[in-house]
Order: sequence, then structure tokens, then C-alpha cells
Amino acid sequence: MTWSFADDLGFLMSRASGVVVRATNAALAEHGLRVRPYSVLALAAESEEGTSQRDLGTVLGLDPSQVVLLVDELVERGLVERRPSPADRRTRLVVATAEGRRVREAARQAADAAVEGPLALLGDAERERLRDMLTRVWTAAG
Amino acid sequence: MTWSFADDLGFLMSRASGVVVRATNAALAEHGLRVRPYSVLALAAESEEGTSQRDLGTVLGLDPSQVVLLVDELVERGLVERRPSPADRRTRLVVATAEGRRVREAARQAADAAVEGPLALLGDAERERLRDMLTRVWTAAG
DNA sequence: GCGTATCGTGGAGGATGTCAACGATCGGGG
DNA sequence: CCCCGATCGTTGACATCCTCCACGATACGC
Repeated sequence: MTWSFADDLGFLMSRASGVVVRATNAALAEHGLRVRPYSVLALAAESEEGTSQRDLGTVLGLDPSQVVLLVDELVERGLVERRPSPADRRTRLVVATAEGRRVREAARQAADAAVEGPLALLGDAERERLRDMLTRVWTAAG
Repeated sequence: MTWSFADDLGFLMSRASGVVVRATNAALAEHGLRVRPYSVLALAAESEEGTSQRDLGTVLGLDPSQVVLLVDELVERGLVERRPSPADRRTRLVVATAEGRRVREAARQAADAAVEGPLALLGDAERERLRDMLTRVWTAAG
């Protein structure tokens, strides 16, 4: 049986991303994380000096008000900390703690492994093409 | 500037589908619809006899309890109606009204046009490949 | 017939997205 | 040097959306 939606790109992208997100969430649950807090933690751990909350929001496509809550949660659990920026007293730099970096690394491996399920039917070259196309869709919208 | 997320397929799929969904919602707003109610309406309009709410849920990946509310909303606006099934008194067939079919057609054209923005950078052959890959991701998760 | 499964419905709770407002701070133009 | 508009973080409100659980009504297999 085939429906009009089976060839609708918007529908397919929603369903596929839902599948991947759910698989990732299930894997992250062992580490007490979900996709959103994990992405904040991972991005904060990318730089030694830390990342401003505004930058976290822009890169991850999150409203600043959501970043506050996510960072609050991570601070609560000792995975990141807020530091004053030496250059701008308005901004607060979010930097991962040693514990945060450990958790992030373990979570990353779990997430990568979990995603292999849904992506099993895609070869390396295909994934590369998929990455390329999705990036173009993303950037075409500013 | 490039981050670790820029090549994460899960992240890209979420962002890209978000872009498409937002563009679609904006286009559907002129017709007083959003993506979810629209998809229910469209699927109901696919068959003359109507579609059971359970089937709507399974096909669209929605919880049955959500389908109830979405159908309620569409009934309220006279776009669909619930009919008893001749074969099973438990199921209620959701069938689009004449008005519902008109709205659905207009909404479809608006949605198709809106999606051309984000997908502008993809050629026809690429869209076909994208469809194929996303379908495999979707079905790989059963 | 009787037990089990299914359909629609209702309700709870959490997660997510969007928007408006506000104090504190920065930066630039006069 | 001072003021004004812009920016950063934060809070609050609100709508959407997802995931469960429970229930009455009905169907179906044994």
C-alpha cells in the first residue's frame, strides 16, 4: 500500500528525523541525557574557553530562553559551569567540567552506536550525499 | 566556521525537517491549517469511503489520542465527518466533506509552493535519491 | 459463550517551540 | 563624555506535541 505521503519530502524528513532522535534519546537515557541537553553539552565541550549562551542558541537553532533552562540543568548536574566573559560582562561562557567531558564522550559513543540501527541501510557514500543535501536544505532557509 | 554538529546526520535531519515544516506551516496558515491537521485531512481525502482513525494514526505516526483531537478540530470546521463503519461498530471512518476537499486542494498547492524555497538547491534527481534514502531510514526502524 | 485483543476516547505529564518583556551591559554618534 | 539603540541572559506565558495509562464498547478466536 502506498499513500501520497510516502513521497512527500517534508513528511519523510520528519519521520526519519523522528526515528533517529528517538533512537538517540534511548541511547542517551543510560547517561541521564536527552538529545537537547546533550547537544548543548557537546558544543560547550568543543572549546576550552567555553561558548556564550547566545552562540549555543544560534548554532543549535534554539531560542535563548531554552538555552537558559538547558544550561541550568547541566550546571545542576555538574557537567558544565557558567563563567563570566573577560571581554563582555553581559555574556556568560558555558564551559564543560572534567566530569562533563567524560559523560559527553561516553554519551557520544552510545549515540553513535544507536544511530547505526536506523542508518544501517545507508552506505558511507550515501551518508555523505545525504549530509550534503540536508545541509543545502538547511542553509537555503537562512 | 564549522562544528562537530554540521556533519551529524541526526542533527541535520532535525534542522532540515524543521525548516520544511516551518515553511509549510506558514503557507498553510492562510488556510487556517497546520501540518498535522492538514496531513489528517489530506489522508482522509485520499479515499471516498473514508479512513479509520486507527489507520490515520498508524500511517502518520500519531498516537490514537492525538488523532481524536485532530479529527475533532476538522469536524468542528466542517472539513471532515465521522461515519460509522458498516463492517465494525467500533471504528469510525473519517471522510472529507466537499468543503474539506476544496480546502485540502488549495492547501496542497500552497504547501507545495512553500516547500520550493528550502528545496530550491536540490534537483529532481537529487530529490528522488533523498526520498529513497529517507524511506530506507524510516523503514529500517519498523 | 468467554476471554482476549482492538477501536476510540479522555486525561496526565513532560518536552518543545515561540514570543514578549525586563535589567544589565555594550557600542557608537554627537 | 553622555545618551540611545542594540545585545545578552533571564523569566514568564502560552500553544503545540509526544508518550503513557485507563476505560467503555465492540470484535474475534477458541
